[in-house]
Amino acid sequence: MAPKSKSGRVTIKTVAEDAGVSVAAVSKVLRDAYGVSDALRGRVRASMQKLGYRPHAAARGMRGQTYTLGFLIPDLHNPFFADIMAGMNTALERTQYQMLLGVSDSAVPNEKALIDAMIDRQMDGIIVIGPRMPIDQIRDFSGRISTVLIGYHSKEIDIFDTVNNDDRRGATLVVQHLVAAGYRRVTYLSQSMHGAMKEAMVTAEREVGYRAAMQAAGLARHIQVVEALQTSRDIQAAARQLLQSRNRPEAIFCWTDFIALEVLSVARELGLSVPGDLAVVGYDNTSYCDLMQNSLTSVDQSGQVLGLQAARLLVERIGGRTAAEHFIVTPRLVERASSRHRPA
Amino acid sequence: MAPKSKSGRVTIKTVAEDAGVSVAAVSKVLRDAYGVSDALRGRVRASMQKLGYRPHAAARGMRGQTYTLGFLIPDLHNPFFADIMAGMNTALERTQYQMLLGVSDSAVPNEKALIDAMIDRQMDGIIVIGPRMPIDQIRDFSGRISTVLIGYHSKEIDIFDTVNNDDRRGATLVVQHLVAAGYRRVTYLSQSMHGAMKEAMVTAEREVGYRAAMQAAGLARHIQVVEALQTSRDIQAAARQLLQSRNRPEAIFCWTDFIALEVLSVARELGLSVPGDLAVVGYDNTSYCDLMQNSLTSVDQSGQVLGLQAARLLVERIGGRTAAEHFIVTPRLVERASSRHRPA
DNA sequence: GTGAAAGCGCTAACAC
DNA sequence: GTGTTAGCGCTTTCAC
Repeated sequence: MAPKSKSGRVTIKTVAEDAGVSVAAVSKVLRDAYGVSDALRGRVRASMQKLGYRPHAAARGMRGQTYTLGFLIPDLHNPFFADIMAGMNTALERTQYQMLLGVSDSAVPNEKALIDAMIDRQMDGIIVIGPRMPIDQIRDFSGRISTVLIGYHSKEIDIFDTVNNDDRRGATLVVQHLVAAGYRRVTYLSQSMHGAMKEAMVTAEREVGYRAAMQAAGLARHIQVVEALQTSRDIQAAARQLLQSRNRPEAIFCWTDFIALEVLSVARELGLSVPGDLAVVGYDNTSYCDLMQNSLTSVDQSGQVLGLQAARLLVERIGGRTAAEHFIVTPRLVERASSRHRPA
Repeated sequence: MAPKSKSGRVTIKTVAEDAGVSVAAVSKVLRDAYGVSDALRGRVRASMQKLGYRPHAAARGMRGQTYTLGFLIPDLHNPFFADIMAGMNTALERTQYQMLLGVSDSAVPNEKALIDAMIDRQMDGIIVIGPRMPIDQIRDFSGRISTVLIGYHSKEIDIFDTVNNDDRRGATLVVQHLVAAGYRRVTYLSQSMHGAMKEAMVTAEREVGYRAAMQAAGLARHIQVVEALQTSRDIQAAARQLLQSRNRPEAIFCWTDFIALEVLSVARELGLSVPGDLAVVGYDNTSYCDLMQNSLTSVDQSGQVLGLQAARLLVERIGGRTAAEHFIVTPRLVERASSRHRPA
């Protein structure tokens, strides 16, 4: 066996010596680059195997790619992100890319810090779910790193790709379903943004769809939008206030499933029956909707498809595509007990 | 303003020129290293600010630290990891470290690949939750990167730290509580390991505690351990089989909360009342336990504390500590409706 | 207290 | 098809 370099680390130099070739040859094999004979490739591969060679990502990052992709999510609570990630993994399965996650806790400063961290680490590209930072900051970083955004509606800027479901359509489906089931006073429970950008976000799009559908159903006078922070405390407080108000809503449409679960909890706490006294609908159709104790009607936006497409677009963009692409999934309503037809 | 290097990137060289000092001086300021005058430090800091300098992580990784920590979790479904992460963030708040996550999907090959990826990227240290790989592989990687394990009981090997709750004690609390509430046939629903290492894992420890407590309560003849894969399908199938069996358990102790939620669902589907016909207890006391529709009794192991301690230990270890430390939290039972006293 | 210079492991342009 | 070599941005001796 060839001697390791003095540091003890197996580098491409060690491999080159062992295989009796140049470092350039090894580098080419490593990158599946053009211009190496099968014989040489074979010898190099064998040496790598034998020596247990592992490419040093930092060194690669100094000149070329790091084969690392960043995935930035708002939190670790929402199981919807697991669906998205499953889709991304499918797309990346047979590639060299590794996916590393950042969790921003829905805070703009953390979002910024993590994106900077990913850029500093020379990641090849990033996928960001529902960014909250202002558009000019998004423009700034997507000029510096290949970017795909999920859950962000903005086609004006052509330096990043987007992957979305049709959130307006999803909200419309919800309202139409509730109206058909006999509900009139439908309230939309959204997320309070706390000084962050609201435009382009899924919650805003859903609100647009909700308002339009209520209008179209002749229920404009019942339009009501309530916002709450994401913590259990805040959501429950908002729900409690709504459900104890004089003109209590007949149905609550929650911007995402786990908010709806909190509403179900408060309804039960107040002795309200669902859907007898109150219908509840969520969004994302996460696995919790199916549990009998929830039986939550929800909008399915195919998280796996979103993730798969996002990863595909990112790899394409890293590969050199510069024209922006915008992928849209058509949402689908999944009816469950929480919004069954209203008893007369 | 000093000219940027030809590439356009602001490097320590740019900063050095702007501040009229050497690159070595800048590097020292960057690392808060010993041997720089306040005046020089001030000038360098000002230039960094002015030029918007950001250290290039890959380049740092070639020689020194990357200021990146890895956090490996089994999945994105279990909200318990969010608690742990919150604790870690608290510990890392005022440091330069950035935390990046890997998700192994509970599969040993993914676990291996992600740990390798983290090592290749010269991360300064990693925290791994409930590793499933064989102990010799754990020993191998923890020799190459500072390591803290959460949810892994092994003190024999002294090259990594561990952070745990007392899982045997937690399981004992559950059994004692159920027995006191009038339940006798208590079944433990664990996780099937699919050829992976079971020893040292929390599920195994809880099983030990469960068996011992049942024995101590004189209920050895009712000891029953059932294992299921982590998918909703498999869990529900296992639960259905259990609850339809001739000698149906009076109580099911689930190794983690979200398994318990599935059991609650199946119980309801089969028309069993909880806790009338069946008591259910979980573990981790995640936020879902509190929802009225679940009202799930669970064991609280203070995820935030676990995360905080893990991060603290990791930073210490990176700082040079070599003696292993093992931190243990005492678990606490949180009683809710799912296990109230058994009706006579 | 400060700076010059030698690498760290790899990629890519270029020469052969 | 293969090898030589000049960096990439930073850290770290070692002079001064």
